Amino acid sequence: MFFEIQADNGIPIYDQVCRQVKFAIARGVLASGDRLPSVRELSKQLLINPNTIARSFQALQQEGIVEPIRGVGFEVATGAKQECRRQRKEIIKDRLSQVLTEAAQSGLEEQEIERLFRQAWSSSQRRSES
Amino acid sequence: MFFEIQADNGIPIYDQVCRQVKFAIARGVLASGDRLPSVRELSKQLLINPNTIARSFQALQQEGIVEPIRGVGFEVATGAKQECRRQRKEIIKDRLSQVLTEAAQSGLEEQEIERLFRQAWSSSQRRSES
Amino acid sequence: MFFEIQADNGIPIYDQVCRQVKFAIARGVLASGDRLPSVRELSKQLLINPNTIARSFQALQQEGIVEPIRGVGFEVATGAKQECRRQRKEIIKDRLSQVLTEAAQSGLEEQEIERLFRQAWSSSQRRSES
Amino acid sequence: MFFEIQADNGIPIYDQVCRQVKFAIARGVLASGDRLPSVRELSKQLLINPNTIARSFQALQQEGIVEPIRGVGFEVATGAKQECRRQRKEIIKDRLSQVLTEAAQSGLEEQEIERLFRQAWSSSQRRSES
DNA sequence: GTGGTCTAGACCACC
DNA sequence: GTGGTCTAGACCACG
Repeated sequence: MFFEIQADNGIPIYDQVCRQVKFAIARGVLASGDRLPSVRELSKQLLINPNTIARSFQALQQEGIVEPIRGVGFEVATGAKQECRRQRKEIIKDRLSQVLTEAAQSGLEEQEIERLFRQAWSSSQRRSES
Repeated sequence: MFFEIQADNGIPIYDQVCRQVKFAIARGVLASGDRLPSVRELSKQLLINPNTIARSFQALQQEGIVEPIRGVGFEVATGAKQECRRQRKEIIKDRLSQVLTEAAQSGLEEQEIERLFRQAWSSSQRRSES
Repeated sequence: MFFEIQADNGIPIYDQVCRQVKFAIARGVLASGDRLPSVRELSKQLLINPNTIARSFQALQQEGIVEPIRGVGFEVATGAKQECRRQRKEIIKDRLSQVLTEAAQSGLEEQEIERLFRQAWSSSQRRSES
Repeated sequence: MFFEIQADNGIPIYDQVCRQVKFAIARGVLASGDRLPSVRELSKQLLINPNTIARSFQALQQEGIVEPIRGVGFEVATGAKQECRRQRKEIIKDRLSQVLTEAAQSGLEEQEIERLFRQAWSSSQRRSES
């Protein structure tokens, strides 16, 4: 399982971790009952402070996406997949809406935005395939 | 001149104000030599603390986009339009790249992302026309 | 406004702070729109780390009891009083139920428990009056 | 012998086990010289990790309530009953005092607290009879 | 001044 | 080993 955190893109790290977990569940990489990587392990892997990871997991817990097991770790709650798929769509839609609103305000022509979209899409594809 | 600030989209307000000014210049709404609205006026209009607006203007000044006129206010610097058009493209491209990277990581299918793009685009068009 | 935190009674400090705020709202000491003491101020007053207070306030925020105002502080949300009165009853009921369940299991006679109850009640009254 | 553990009421599980043993001795269900259930058996019955049970028994041993019999298990020490009866009263009194202090702080009226007490008491009676 | 985020490191309860 | 809580102290955005 690979999470990727972008150092400073304006989105808090703990929030990015939450999203990455949700995405992993939505994609089926993590299924209900699966164990999440431990707080300490993930913090080592991502070079992030354990407290920050713990905060992410607690947020996920409050959303009912994961459940803590005493002395064991966190596991994916039942029914999490459906919720995560829903949220995934919501998240991406909101983000797209945000940036496109900005693009529209900027006065760039539709054609130009379309071109930038294609460009950005293919480059992000290349990046995620590597 | 109408700026629109998105309450809490992760981008600092002073930064959003900077962008909106640059966009206005890029679109030709503000031309070289034009006066910017006063800090006080803009803060009223956008319901933002005057300090935040002032900070935005200082940032723009440091970039050479606007120039302070003693006792009068700020006006658009000569040659600002070209610079703003360049930055506009850069800003939108970066933002698109960021969100599409996230979309690719999320595992959403290209088709679905395309659909969300169309949806978000038309809704943001509607919003900016109103 | 006076909050009282008991060093180690098994209930986490951040949870005690949440309860005290809810109780204050339930009692009408804090009304909708009132400002909460600032994180730093309260942390000084209670000799508790600011992060711990912040955690409490964020939890209250998620429950919709308080709302953060940028650069200003937290204020009591509208409709918080009703919710807090409800929760207050719930909290005390649960706590009583917990201890009485334990008392019942202990095999103490009802008479004796009643006696201990009276005793504890009057002493806690004395304490809270002082 | 039936112990009941409350999942997460803030009291550590090992502590709850200690109390339940003490209560059983106080009530005479376990008399001096009686064998305690084995760690393994009790852990199965209560669905608790054996280590946690073992820790409880060690604590009881240190208090002189039980004594280890090599190759056999633990048995109730002589004179344990008196000590347990004393502690039982102390424990319940402290717990009542704690919750009533909180109740007093909450601003609930005496009448209401009395009502909640009756309610909680009868429900806990019902539970322990079943 | 305010809250928001993050790091570092500690101790506890539990498996 | 696991998560849960807490402290200490830092920097940022905002008013």
